[in-house]
Amino acid sequence: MTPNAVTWAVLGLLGWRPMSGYDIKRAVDRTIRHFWAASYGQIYPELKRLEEAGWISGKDADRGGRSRRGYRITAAGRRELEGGLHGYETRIEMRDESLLRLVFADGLPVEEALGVLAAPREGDRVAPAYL
Amino acid sequence: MTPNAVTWAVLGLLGWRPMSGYDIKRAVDRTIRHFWAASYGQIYPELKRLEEAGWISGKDADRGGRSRRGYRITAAGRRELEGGLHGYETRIEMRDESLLRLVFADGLPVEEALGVLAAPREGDRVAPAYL
DNA sequence: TTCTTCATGTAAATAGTTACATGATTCT
DNA sequence: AGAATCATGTAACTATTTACATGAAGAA
Repeated sequence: MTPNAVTWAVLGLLGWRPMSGYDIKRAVDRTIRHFWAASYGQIYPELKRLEEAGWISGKDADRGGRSRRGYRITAAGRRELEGGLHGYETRIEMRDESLLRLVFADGLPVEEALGVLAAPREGDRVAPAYL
Repeated sequence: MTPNAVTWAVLGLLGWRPMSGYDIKRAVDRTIRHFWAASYGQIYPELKRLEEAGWISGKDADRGGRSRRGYRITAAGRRELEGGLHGYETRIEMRDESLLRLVFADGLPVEEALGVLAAPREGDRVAPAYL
C-alpha cells in the first residue's frame, strides 16, 4: 500500500471518529477543504485501499434498505498515520483564477479592467453547497 | 479551440511581450507561479494549440544550431484574451500538505506534534530552483 | 574540459473533477 | 406527493507533474 495525499486526509479524519464515506466527504468540506479538498472519486476508492491494507476496518450498518458502511481506524492504521505525519513536503500550491485574470487585466482599458475586478464579487454571492 | 486554464496564462504572458516556451516557463515561475503554476508539459502543447488557432504566431529564430522558437500574440489572440478575462470563476484552491499534517498532529503526544511543526521549517531552507 | 544554462518536446504516470446511476429515507 | 437528503460507487474526462531524450552555447 503506497500512501498518497488522500491517504492522510481520510486516515486522519477517521482518527477523529468512525465515519462513512459520505460523512468523510462532508467532514472534508467543512474542515480541511480550505487547504486540502477531496472528492467522492478520491474518497471511496481510497477507503477500499485502506481497508485492504488493514489500516481501517469497515462494517455494513443494517439500517433497513438504506446502505451505509461505517469505517474506523485500526491500531495498525493509527501507527501508520502517526508515522506518516512526519513526512517532508513544504510546498504550498494555490490556484486562484480571479488573480490570474486580474494580473492580465492590467493591460485593458480602465473601464474593462474594472469590469474584470467586479465580476468575481458578483460570483461571491453564490455560496458553495457545503456551507 | 476550447480555451482552458493554461490558455489564459500563456496568452496573457505573450500579451506582455513575445517569448519562447522556455521564456514563458521562467516568466510563470517568477510571476503568476504563486497563484497559477504551469509546467513544460502544459506550456509546449498549449503553444501548439494556440498557434493552430491563430491566436499566436511562432517563428524559428536562426541562432546557429541552437533551436529557439519565438511566439507573439496576434490581433485575434488579443481580442480573445480580452474577452476571456471577463469569465467567472471565483473559487480559490489551496493545497498545503504541511497544514494537513499539522491539523492531524493535534492528536499526537506533545513532543511528536512539535516534531511535525518543526519538520517543514527545515525543508524551507531548500529554496526552489527558480528563485 | 566540464558544468551550467538555453532550449524543445513528449510519454507515462499521477491527481483530481464531473457527472451519472441507483435507491431509500426524511421532511414539508 | 414531491423535494431534499442520505448513501454508495464508478467511468470518463480533464489537469498536472515527472522524468527523460536531445543537443548547442557559454562560463569556469
